[in-house]
Amino acid sequence: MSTTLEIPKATERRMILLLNLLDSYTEEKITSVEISRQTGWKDSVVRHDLWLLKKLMVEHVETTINFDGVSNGYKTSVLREAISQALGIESTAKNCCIVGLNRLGAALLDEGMMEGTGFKIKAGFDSNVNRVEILRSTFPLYPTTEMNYVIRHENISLAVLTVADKDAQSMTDRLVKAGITGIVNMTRTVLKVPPQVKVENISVVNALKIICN
Amino acid sequence: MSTTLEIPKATERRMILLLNLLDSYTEEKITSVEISRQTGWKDSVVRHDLWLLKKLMVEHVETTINFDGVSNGYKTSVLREAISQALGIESTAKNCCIVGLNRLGAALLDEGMMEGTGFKIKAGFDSNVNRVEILRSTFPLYPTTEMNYVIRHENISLAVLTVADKDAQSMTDRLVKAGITGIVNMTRTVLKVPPQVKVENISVVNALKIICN
DNA sequence: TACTTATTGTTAAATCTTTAACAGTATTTG
DNA sequence: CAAATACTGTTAAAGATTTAACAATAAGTA
Repeated sequence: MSTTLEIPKATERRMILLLNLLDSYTEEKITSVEISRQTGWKDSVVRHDLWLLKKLMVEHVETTINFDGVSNGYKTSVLREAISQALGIESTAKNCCIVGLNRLGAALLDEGMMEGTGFKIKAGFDSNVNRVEILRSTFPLYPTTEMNYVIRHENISLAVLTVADKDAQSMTDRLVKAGITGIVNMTRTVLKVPPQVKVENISVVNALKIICN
Repeated sequence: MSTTLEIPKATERRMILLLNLLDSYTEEKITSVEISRQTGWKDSVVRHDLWLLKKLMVEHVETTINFDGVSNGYKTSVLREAISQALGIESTAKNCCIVGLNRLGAALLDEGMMEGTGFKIKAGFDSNVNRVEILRSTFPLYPTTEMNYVIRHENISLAVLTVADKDAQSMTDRLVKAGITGIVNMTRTVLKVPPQVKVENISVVNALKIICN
């Protein structure tokens, strides 16, 4: 019933970061002021976010997730559980691929980077067949000619794009055609995608431009 | 006189992306509708952003930067110039460093990645002295023990943080002490910094979490 | 127990951002 | 040259996000 409550984008982003913070937080309880101290967010923002989250829980989820009540701070375990559920993270592992195996892309190949994150890298692609054959990786690498086939057969829904800027849009078009639903764009290029495909831009140079003044 | 016009954050981010778009745009003129097509932003947003930019130019900059006037579209060269000026990019090269030379950090070492971006990488740091000695790079690498000294002497103001999550906060503290003013954070950790230091988070895993639903 | 303190839950106001609408002006077309 | 078209510049409304304020309640303290 009632207007289906949506978690606002801004809140969602903070919750993802908060989850990371909680992962390395050993106390049993944490207050909004402490979260504020550790993140720089206003404490009122924290409480407001968590209030939204709580409303969502009550509305949607069977499991009664009780926060700890007034004047007690929030129970970290409950918070963790609630955020994961609300954001649909870590329930079922989502399959990803890396497109572009230059040095940056190749850096994502190992490192156990995805360890315990709810994501699984199932494939790497590069148009340079040589690279595909030489590089070592814990998951299979393919030439881009096989992208469409592999993405569909491995049930891959997300891609990390690390190709050269000049190839960014054409590779994106192929990813979209293959049915990808989200792209993490590490290039500086603005990607043109249909509205159902989500893009998150994380280029180092763009980030530097944002913080440089 | 007049309220010093600030470019809003949201507009600033779009302008940075627009600058990238323009860099690979060969036509002499471009319309707000065309920009909209290529980026997915509403055309009214584009015009509003550019209107803000124009106001800023009039207020602050001596150089009279004339956009092209009603019904003509915007002149790409003028737009490029105006955005760069407004955002303070590419005027004087800003010095950066990379902290953490694991595979991800090392990937940033070469590639001419910073070519023509207005940023210059002057140093790389790692607490593992071995790595510092073995890795090849076009700029010098140092053990983290020398961070404070090098950052001050090389006049480095920005850092790209690619250390392991467990070391993220301690390295940040050292960067802040050394006088860094901005950090591009590639770890999943939420960094605690004083208000004058800017942080931009670009972790791959966090980005995946944002787009995965 | 009564008082003080800590802390959340909630609301409403303030601020920031996006969007639609359209007047006005070049440019093109008939 | 008049009419139609293609655009920007500008404003105001709508929508989203942040912030402040404070009532209510639990816990600690004298």
